[in-house]
Amino acid sequence: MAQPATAITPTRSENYAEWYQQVVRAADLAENSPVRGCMVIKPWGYAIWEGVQRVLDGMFKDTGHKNAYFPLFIPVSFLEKEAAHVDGFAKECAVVTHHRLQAGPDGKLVPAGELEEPLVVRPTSETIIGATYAKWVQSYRDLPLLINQWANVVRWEMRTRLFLRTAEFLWQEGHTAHATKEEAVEETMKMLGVYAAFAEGWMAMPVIQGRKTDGERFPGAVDTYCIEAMMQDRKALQAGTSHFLGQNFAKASEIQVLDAAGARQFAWTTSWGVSTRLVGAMIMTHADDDGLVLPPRLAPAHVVIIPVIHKPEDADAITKYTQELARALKQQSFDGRPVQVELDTRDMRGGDKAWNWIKKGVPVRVEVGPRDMAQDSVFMARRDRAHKEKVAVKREAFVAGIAALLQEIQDGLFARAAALAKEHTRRVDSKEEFERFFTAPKVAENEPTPIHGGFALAHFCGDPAVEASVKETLGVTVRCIPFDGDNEPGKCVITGLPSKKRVIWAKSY
RNA sequence: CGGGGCGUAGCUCAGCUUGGCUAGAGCGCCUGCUUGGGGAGCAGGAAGUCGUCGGUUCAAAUCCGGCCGCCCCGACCA
Repeated sequence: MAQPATAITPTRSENYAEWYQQVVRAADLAENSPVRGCMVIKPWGYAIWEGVQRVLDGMFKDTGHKNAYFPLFIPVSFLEKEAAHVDGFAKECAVVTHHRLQAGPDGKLVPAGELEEPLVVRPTSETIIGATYAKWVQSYRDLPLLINQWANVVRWEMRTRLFLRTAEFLWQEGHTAHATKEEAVEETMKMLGVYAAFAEGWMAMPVIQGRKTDGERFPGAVDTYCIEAMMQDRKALQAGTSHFLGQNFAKASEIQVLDAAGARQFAWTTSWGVSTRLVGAMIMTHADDDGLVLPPRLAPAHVVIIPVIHKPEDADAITKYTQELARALKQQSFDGRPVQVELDTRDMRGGDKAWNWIKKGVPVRVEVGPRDMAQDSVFMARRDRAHKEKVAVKREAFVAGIAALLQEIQDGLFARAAALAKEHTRRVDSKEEFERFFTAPKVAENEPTPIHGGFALAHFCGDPAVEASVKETLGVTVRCIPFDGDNEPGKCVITGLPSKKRVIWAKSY
């Protein structure tokens, strides 16, 4: 049967949203579950998440944090303690009201044993961790408390998309308590920096660090900081957040210590998190019309070896040759770990196998047949280049150069993503230009909206009502007030009122 | 929660308007042969209580009603 020109249909330019779903499916990352809004993360997708966990966990430990675990269930009364927090999360909480099932009249199971106080399935853990911290600290000498937990959380979303927004998702949430405001602010910034380093260094995803506007701030936080990345459809994706919570939660949960002078003081707290959404971010940053493209530092497999065996009499020799190749590659190290090798001996046609791994995004693919073996070489293709572009490489040189090659691919992916972001980030100084920038070309009613827009660097007066109205009319919000960039004052692109600094406007996920 | 659409084989769907043989196709799956540096060809095969409950009828995938579920567009969101 004739195959389409690309492994994924539709392509990014034809229908970006549908393309995304097809990539997730083709790479076998995840699928929808019997439970509405929840996903099943399949082994290949989970392996990517494990890579994220491995690296970040190491970074958290290096910055002095310890892991712990807090309950999935949170008493409703805990959530009520912080007013802004309630407003932010109440409408998307799953609530547990019963603790038992019993047979109903028609044989079906019905809830019984109503709880005196309903429990919510954690949408985030500030309140329950705050209540625990209150017991743990008495003296300023007990601070700082630097804890992280890897967990699942539930936010009852109406519309979901695999990895990007699901009712249940996996994440880590760091929760720290400090004796002084300065220390807590420093922690908030430090962890934002960790996220930025991870996003850029491992995911090969350029990010902008900045502060959220009042309208976009985490419910209950004093300040929310974030890393924002541009996806290939030029929409922004918030890839990580770090919150300076001030004393809001300390007051709500009574996290108090005696200071050196013997006076009672509320602690200063922070929280910070990234989620399985990062997998979606990685897809939308690097994947192409043939499927997933993995940055080597997070790829579950770096190299896949596909033996090409046509005649049975070649089988033994090629099997031995590829096994030996796999062993030699595994002895090489990349990024401080052994090179991860997949030897694909499945009983499948060669073409099917090759496309299988292309769609899964493995950085380097080698085919080894009798001809290669005879020349003591391998036939190599890299995922960041066209799939037809294959070259014969001497085996020894290939093995010796694998780490450098993987690093080159890693760097190339970052450069490509950075170039895209740069190309579609522009200064906008008039309302007309602003509207033009964010208005999609007209298409027929059932057609998907063409890719357009990007990041607009424009002045903003800071009025939340203005931001809300822009969101209403154009679907555009302030993604962040970036740390970088010049500080020349100007006039708000919408109202003309004075503005201290340009902010980043964009459509977002 | 508002507006629209859809539930038929593992997947994508046709059939329904105008009720009637044993409910179909493509892909996938299994077997065999032919192929063989790219997602193959031929032949054969397995696989569906037509979402569910009820109604109309001699007869329901098809008509009517309730329920359940899913998708898309809004509102909300990491």
